[in-house]
Amino acid sequence: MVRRKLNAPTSYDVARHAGVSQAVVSRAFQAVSPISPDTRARVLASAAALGYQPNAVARSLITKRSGLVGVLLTEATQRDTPDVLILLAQALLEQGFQPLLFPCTRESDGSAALDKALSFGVDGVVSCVGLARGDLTRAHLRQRPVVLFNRHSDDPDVLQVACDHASAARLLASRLFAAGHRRFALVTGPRDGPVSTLRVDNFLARLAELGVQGVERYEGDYHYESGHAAAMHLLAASPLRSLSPRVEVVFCANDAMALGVLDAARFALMLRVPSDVSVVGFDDIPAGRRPAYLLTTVSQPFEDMARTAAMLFRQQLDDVPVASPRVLLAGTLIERGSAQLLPDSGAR
Amino acid sequence: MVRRKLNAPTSYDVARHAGVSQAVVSRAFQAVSPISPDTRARVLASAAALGYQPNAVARSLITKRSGLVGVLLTEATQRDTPDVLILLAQALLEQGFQPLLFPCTRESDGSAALDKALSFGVDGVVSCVGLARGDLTRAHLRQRPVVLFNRHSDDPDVLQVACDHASAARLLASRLFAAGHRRFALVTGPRDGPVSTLRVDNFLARLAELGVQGVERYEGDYHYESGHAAAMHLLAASPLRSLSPRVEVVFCANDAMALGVLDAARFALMLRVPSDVSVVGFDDIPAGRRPAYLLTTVSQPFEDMARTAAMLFRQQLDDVPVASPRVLLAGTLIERGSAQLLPDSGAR
DNA sequence: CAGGTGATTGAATTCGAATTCATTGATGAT
DNA sequence: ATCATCAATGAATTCGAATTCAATCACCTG
Repeated sequence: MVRRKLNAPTSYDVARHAGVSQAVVSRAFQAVSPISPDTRARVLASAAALGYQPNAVARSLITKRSGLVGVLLTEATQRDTPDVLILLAQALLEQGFQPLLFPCTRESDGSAALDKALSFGVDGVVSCVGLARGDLTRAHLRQRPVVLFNRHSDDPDVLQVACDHASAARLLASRLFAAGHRRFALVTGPRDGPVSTLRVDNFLARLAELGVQGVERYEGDYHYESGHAAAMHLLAASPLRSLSPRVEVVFCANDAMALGVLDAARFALMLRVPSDVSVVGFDDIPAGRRPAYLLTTVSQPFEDMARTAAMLFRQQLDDVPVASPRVLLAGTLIERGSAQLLPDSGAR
Repeated sequence: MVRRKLNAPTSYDVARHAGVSQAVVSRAFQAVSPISPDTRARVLASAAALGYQPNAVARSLITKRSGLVGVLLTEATQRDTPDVLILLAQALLEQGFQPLLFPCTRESDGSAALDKALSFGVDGVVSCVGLARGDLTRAHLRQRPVVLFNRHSDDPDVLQVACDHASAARLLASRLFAAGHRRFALVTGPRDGPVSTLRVDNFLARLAELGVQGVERYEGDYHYESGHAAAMHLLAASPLRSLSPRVEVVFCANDAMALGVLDAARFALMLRVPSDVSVVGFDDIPAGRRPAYLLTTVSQPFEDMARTAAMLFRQQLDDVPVASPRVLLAGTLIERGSAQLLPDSGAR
């Protein structure tokens, strides 16, 4: 038996089968539309019999809505915070959007990815990579909302959802200072990393307010290995280094590096944590929760952030006025065993 | 100044600007097409001037090719092996496809997700969730290739790429046996988990061949906590248990549970690893690589698998005959410190 | 220089569903 | 019974790019 129709059935096929016009078939699939209940029932029955589903491509050509949302992200996002993508995807799905992925190799690929997304007819974009002002206006001209996720823009028209890295970093600094620590070291992300900068600069700023100077920095790359290397550099008892008092706290711009620092401290340098040195990270990755690490860190409220991003997107697309285009959600300080902390008594 | 044109420029706009017909604009954007070099240059210049990009939606309506590939996956995939998605996405991208995400809550949602994907006009699907035979034929009737990723189907027409879990599990069993171990315990995934079954059954089968009987099983859920619980159950020195010789090896269906077992053994039960008990996992998650764990495990060749999947997909879509529809790629046994192993001398 | 060849071009059609607009039929008011 | 009103329907058009097919033109060949 030869299967003749390789193509999916169209609305015309259903129309013929149900004895109505194509227009009626189209109407049967809309929530509100001028069609009698029993005609609709008959059409839907025919559709089911033929295995018909409206062709989303044809539909979006005329409605200018595809139900697609471009999700721009870098490998780094996916590697360091793998939860983000799946939570974003689910949140978008709940709002009725299908996430179309645009992996970017570098942070600077965002612009090209945005254009590509636009050409695919996305209804808008949620971006975990930074975008230039020009990109944003380009999207807005076509009425395509953009939501920046953990990325900042000074354009007041752009929706932004982010973890309040700044406050969390400041709090961490305060609490560590309150515990009596005075010798701090930093392991940063790559220069110009937008998130690393927020965390590091605010940590430093708060320390400066508290009168702490001379904080050593080591530039890492967000990977475990660079944390390990950083610790060997910052904590090793080199002859030169032994003149100055030893570092008491290592603040890392993310957890992966913090684990590297922890392991180097314990296994290579034979230091005890936290009695010899306190280590704190940022992100709350699963490994840090294990008894083997018990890393003190800051957890980003990704689920809230994702849901908020999807909701903002929906509202913007539906022209619902949004309360605030810029939403900062507080991170949670997770106190485990890797650092000596005291409650913050200092102001701000 | 009022911006009048909110819509993206169309091929007609470019045609007018360049003084040619719409057909010529279309041709200018195809690799091979009857058009003179300088006309093409002129058209492309106009396009650039207007910021025109071909509308992928309209294009795919007529060409029946969207450049979209549906990627079906479960939360579990994303949680346990976060690399998979980004590697798949990149591999697809290299083949010129844009990954459209279909997160499934349960393994059984695959069918619905497939239909949704088809209605979005995907060129095909790469599925990390199991699909029923009916689903697959439905896709094939529309000439939409399906590649199963780490999932099995007995349909010989379906492309499949998977890690050779079976062989790896057997090898692990052989090597552990060769080291002199005779008392084994298992921590499995949820009943009927397609991957867990492959790993567990083959591990057991090899042990049975070697004459090992009476292997205790504990059903976990792939999470760290269930590994921890499993260890407390399997390894605790209960009065009842102390009559039988102690378990020497715990084989876990994935790494997350293996880490739970490790931590429970070391921190709760005060056992030494690997001298008191050997622990092996499966997946090679980053945490297992750290000095704090040094988990012996099997690494899946995800990069190869992803690339192979994307290539098979491309070939199938282009009607290039594929060498073999079913590709099994060998996992790599990663020997770290958590298990006593010896080279396998036994056959097979 | 007529007829042929091949390369470019443009007009018209196509894809599939949504939508506009005119039409039909039924219902209600007077 | 007559006209207005409203609900339901269908014919025709639309979205934007690709493609078919016929037309045009330059360039050869004999």
